[in-house]
Amino acid sequence: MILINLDYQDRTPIYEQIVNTIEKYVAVGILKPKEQIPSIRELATTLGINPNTVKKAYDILENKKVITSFSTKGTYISDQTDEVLENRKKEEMKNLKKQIEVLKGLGVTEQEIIKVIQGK
Amino acid sequence: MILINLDYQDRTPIYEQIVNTIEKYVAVGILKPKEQIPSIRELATTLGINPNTVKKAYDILENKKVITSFSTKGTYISDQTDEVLENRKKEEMKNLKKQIEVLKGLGVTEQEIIKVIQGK
DNA sequence: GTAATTGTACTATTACAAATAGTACAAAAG
DNA sequence: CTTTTGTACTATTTGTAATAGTACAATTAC
Repeated sequence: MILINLDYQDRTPIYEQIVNTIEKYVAVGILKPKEQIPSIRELATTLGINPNTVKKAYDILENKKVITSFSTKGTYISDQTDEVLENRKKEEMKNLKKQIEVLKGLGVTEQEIIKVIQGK
Repeated sequence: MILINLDYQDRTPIYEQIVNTIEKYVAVGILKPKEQIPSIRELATTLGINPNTVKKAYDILENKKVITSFSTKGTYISDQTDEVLENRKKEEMKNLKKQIEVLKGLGVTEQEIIKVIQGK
């Protein structure tokens, strides 16, 4: 059972929230290579949304090579997820750098930023 | 002359991009207290957008006390912008925290993140 | 064999927010 | 008197997300 929390307050589209969640689970290892994930219809029912929305999310994930779908068999996490992980990390590191530039531009010191990272 | 770059690829609404840009300029000091900024119609023309969109942005900025509008006189940066700067920092710190959560979710260690902050 | 489940592929429709278009008014400046 | 300012509406357009509904072929389960 996958746990996906949808936030309807968030501006991020539902299909994208699904993509992000599954990508994250793969990254962390909650979802492992070759593992089966819910069918389009099943996940749609679970989340109380339309199957087409799940389909859209799965299409994107398949395009990113995070998952692979076999007609009549179901949908599975890809064999090889390492590259996916790396690309994702690189993307998010870029975002971090941008955010740090913004903060430094506002006069925030490295010390303060590091405190946040250490959760203090 | 204010320089505002609109990114139509960005999912962020135009009116929000305007809000963010002006807030940032105030925070950094590019726009100073009591300084006049373009009229709604003028900025709309400059940016090639509808005046109503600028009006919406100005309404939000006025609500945040970043600017003050005087009918027939024009629109000005507020007298007191210190609070604005503080609020802005808090917002950006929140964004940083979010981004760090994302990275930790991807299995990135604090060490790696700190390296980025120190520009290594 | 038959029913159910799977991914896939459409079209049509609804819903919502952003953005535009247009008009109008009162007040102040030139 | 004309222009410019902020303000305040309504109506319309546009784009995208999401839903609704139907259909097909292949496979699985019984």
